[in-house]
Amino acid sequence: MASVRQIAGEAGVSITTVSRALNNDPSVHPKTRDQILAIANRRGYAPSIGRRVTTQIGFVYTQEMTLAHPYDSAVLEGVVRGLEEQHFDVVILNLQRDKRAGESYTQFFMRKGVRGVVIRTMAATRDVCQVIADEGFPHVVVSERFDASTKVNCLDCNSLANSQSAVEYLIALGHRRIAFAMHNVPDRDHLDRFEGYQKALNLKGIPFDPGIVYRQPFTLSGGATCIEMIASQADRPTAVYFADPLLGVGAIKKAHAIGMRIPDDLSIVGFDDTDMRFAVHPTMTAVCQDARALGYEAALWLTRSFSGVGDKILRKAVPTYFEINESTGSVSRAPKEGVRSAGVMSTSRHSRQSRASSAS
Amino acid sequence: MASVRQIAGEAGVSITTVSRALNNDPSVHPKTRDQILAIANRRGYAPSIGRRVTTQIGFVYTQEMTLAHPYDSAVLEGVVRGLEEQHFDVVILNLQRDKRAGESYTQFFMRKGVRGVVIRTMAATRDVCQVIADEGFPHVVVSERFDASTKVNCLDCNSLANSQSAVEYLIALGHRRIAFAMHNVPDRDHLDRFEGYQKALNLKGIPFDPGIVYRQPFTLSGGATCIEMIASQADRPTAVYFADPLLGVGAIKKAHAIGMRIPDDLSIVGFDDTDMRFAVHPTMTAVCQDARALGYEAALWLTRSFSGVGDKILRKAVPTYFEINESTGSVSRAPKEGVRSAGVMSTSRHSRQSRASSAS
DNA sequence: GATGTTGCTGAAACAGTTTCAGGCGTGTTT
DNA sequence: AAACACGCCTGAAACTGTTTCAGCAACATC
Repeated sequence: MASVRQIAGEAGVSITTVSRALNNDPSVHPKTRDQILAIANRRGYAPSIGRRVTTQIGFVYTQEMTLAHPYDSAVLEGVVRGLEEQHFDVVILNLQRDKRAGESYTQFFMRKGVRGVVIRTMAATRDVCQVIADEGFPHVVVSERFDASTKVNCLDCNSLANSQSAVEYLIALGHRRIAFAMHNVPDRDHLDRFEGYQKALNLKGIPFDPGIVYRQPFTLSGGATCIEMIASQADRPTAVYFADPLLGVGAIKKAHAIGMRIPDDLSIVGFDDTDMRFAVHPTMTAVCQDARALGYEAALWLTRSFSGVGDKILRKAVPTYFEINESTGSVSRAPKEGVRSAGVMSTSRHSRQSRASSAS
Repeated sequence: MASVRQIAGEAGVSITTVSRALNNDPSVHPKTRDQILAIANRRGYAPSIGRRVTTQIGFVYTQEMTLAHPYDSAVLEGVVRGLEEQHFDVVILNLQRDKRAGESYTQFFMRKGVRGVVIRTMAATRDVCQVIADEGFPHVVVSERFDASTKVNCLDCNSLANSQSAVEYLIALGHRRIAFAMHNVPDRDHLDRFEGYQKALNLKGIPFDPGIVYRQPFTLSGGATCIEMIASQADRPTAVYFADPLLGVGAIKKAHAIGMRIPDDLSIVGFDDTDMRFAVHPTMTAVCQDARALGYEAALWLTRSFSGVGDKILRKAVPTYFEINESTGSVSRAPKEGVRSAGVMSTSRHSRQSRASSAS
């Protein structure tokens, strides 16, 4: 564990200058600063109080805090669980708000006193992860993927294969007009699902129609809007794949409200990070991913990397699985006009519950 | 801002002893330790690194981490938001796991380097809050209430009045047999709702029947179990008040599954901390409380208390409100046998959406 | 040329923690 | 009874990192 004195010795400056460089004091020369930071990262510097070493890990989010979304709270809980086993504490950091202008990420994290970070990012802030990795600060990215050429540590949660399976399943049930709904700011994970969707269509020779790809904010009302758009469409889809949990749940609710029967009038495949699929009726058929396990894994790898155990770069695939529940069924042969006129008249005929799990 | 040296001077010991006392080194004499801790709390000691003062606040939970429950994640998000405005960071602390044996709470928090704590507790760990308050460490308790005789700072989120209104509303709709469902480990907030329920019955001269008070874990399946119990009951209730969001949501889902119509066969009043009531169909009539605002308020009071502004003791009432949505309706005059035999045959007649908001 | 300004740096004084040694009382051994 | 051993408690000193203050060097200004 390098100290400011060791770094100072190696850099040929005083400990004062090292401390200043780590804390982004503007008075230190840029060249000196970069040299010191490089040494600090190379030697794995961790600030300590007296002789006590800090045991904090940052949970970093880059844009708006969205603990309102089940994904984030589940990831955070996993991180907390994984770290408390190793006697680390979690501190929540907001890059947008707290990071000073001109401050490097390493400087920011060291000023906050964290030894490593778990990063929850979005497509728009992808490059931030890249910079952090280049600086050499200990990190794991959840929720984005990076190719092998970079030094970014990430848990690769690819739902492409299962998304493809899900859409193929819909096709096997007789659906031909299958819609897709996703976030309006496409993140990597949503894009995976989109690609899986397109791939399945392609494979089965079903033409891709951009007119039934809906882009909405990932909220309940976003899902409701999708249903409204579907209901008002001339050549109405018989099935939808929602790439986000809240979209799916909001859609099912709206379908109830306007008397559209699930799955008789519309089959719905959703995506689930937690257990939202069980909160609605009918229980949602969904491509599933355990966000809690994701956070847990990320935390564990990070602590292990401190002790030098394991690989240098993390690029592990986290399995998703496709779970068949009650919101999907064979395409109905009944006239579709029934939906709008007679209200809810069907008996509640739901496909039996089964489960198809495949680790990608 | 007291330093270890000042405390050492006042206590007549060395700074070494002060540091040890604050960190619960077993070698320091209990009498000396208590004296030092008392001085530290009285003088508002905050550890600092070098000359930098720490700016961390603990989000403390006492039993199992339950970010899975929307209440907790909403409170946490509020705390984070409130603190980032004041440039404080949030660190997540688990008393059960991290606190060493024989360590006082003040010692624990100082060892962790936090200047204050927001505590999420349960009925079983109520006394912990009491002890922390007696020790004099800066704190705010959310989710429990303490009477005026104690020094505990808490945000008093009393839903009794609105719970009573809710049940009176059910009675006004013609319901006479009204059930109640709550957590099996009664927390203060659940008890408030229970008392409101009883009060309303009492006021309207409806006998209280312990046979229709259900105690379940606050999960989706807990709510489902309630519905099963209701469905199998001889003298079936026509309305229920669920004291927890997940119970209500789970109940509505189960009702759909067994063909019980909401609100035609059963009126449901739920409780909502966030926006779960909008995730289900029909939108749940509920007593509502803004958990995010709760966390936000707690955080703000804590930071203000550091600068000496405001009252010494926090005992503020956070308003709840009763929101009438679609899961409640007049008591049905149709024969109740219809539920089990004919499946879903009714048109979707839901009470119009209206909103009655009253700040308690 | 004298003076002031700016950029950068380091000694020293500050913050808290831990190691090491020692005092003191008590119990045990010789 | 004297000598020794041990546990309890304490403080000086050595360690960690940060901040204040002073100083140097280079450059600009009058």
